[in-house]
Amino acid sequence: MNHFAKILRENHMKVTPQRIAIYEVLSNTKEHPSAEMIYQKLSSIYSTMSLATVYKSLEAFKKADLLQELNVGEYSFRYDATTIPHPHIICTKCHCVEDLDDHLFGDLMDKVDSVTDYTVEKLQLYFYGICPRCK
Amino acid sequence: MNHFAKILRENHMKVTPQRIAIYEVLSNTKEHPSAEMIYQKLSSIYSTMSLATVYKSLEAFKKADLLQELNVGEYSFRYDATTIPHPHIICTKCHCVEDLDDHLFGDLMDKVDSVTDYTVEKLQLYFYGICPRCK
DNA sequence: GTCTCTGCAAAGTGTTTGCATAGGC
DNA sequence: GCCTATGCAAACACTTTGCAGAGAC
Repeated sequence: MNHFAKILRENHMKVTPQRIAIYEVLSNTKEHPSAEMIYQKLSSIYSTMSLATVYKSLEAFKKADLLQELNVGEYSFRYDATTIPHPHIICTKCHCVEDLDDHLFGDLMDKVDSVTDYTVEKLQLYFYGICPRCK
Repeated sequence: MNHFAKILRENHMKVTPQRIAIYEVLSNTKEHPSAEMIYQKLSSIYSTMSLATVYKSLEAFKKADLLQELNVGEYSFRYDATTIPHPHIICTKCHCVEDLDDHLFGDLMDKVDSVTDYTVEKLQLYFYGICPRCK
């Protein structure tokens, strides 16, 4: 993707095949993969891909604001190529992570900003339940 | 606390000095400590206290619904003796974690429940910003 | 006396780091 | 050619597990 390469270059970061592959996996899935999941997908195609490179690339992308990191309550982080904050719902049985429509929650950040003495920068909303497939 | 001992016994769990001490630390603080922080506080008083015991006790308390586990985006978990879901705000500079009043967000769970095919069980709301002390 | 809990050490899991080589620009 | 990225291995941080002895009931 051109946009992706452009942002990397603007941040003085090199456009490598590994980074392109990692970003492509992330932006072509809705499953909010962990670093390990991305690595598993790529290592079958890309036999020399290393897990350290996945971590280093994800870290670089985070700094360049190309992804957001999610803490859904597992031991590991998950990643989302959509950088706009939006709520997620997590199945407590199969541990799948899905996006929720944002419009229900519109002004929560402003609300919190006006009620506290914090300068609110971002938010994370996580809902937990049983997904339709696990019922 | 009597309530605490009663719940442990109802779950066929033994009431030990270590568990009492851990629960007391947790219920007398607002700082939402990690296992390590609890251990640090107790090891100065209780020279034989082990970190494994802290972890095992927290796990037991979680099962007995005596605490909730928070994943604020750090590598480690934090714990809260208040088991009713309520929003938290985290300072991105000093990493302190504070409670937010719940009434602003009243019916979010019902909203999500009616919009999705999930059976929604719980939620976690995390806000991030700069706290008044760090400004 | 039974059965769970403690505390130590070792293992496990997810992530980060150091460094020599490869490769983008 | 310069300078960052890769990939390996080793280190690291947090958490879990196994097991023998201690302690709650």
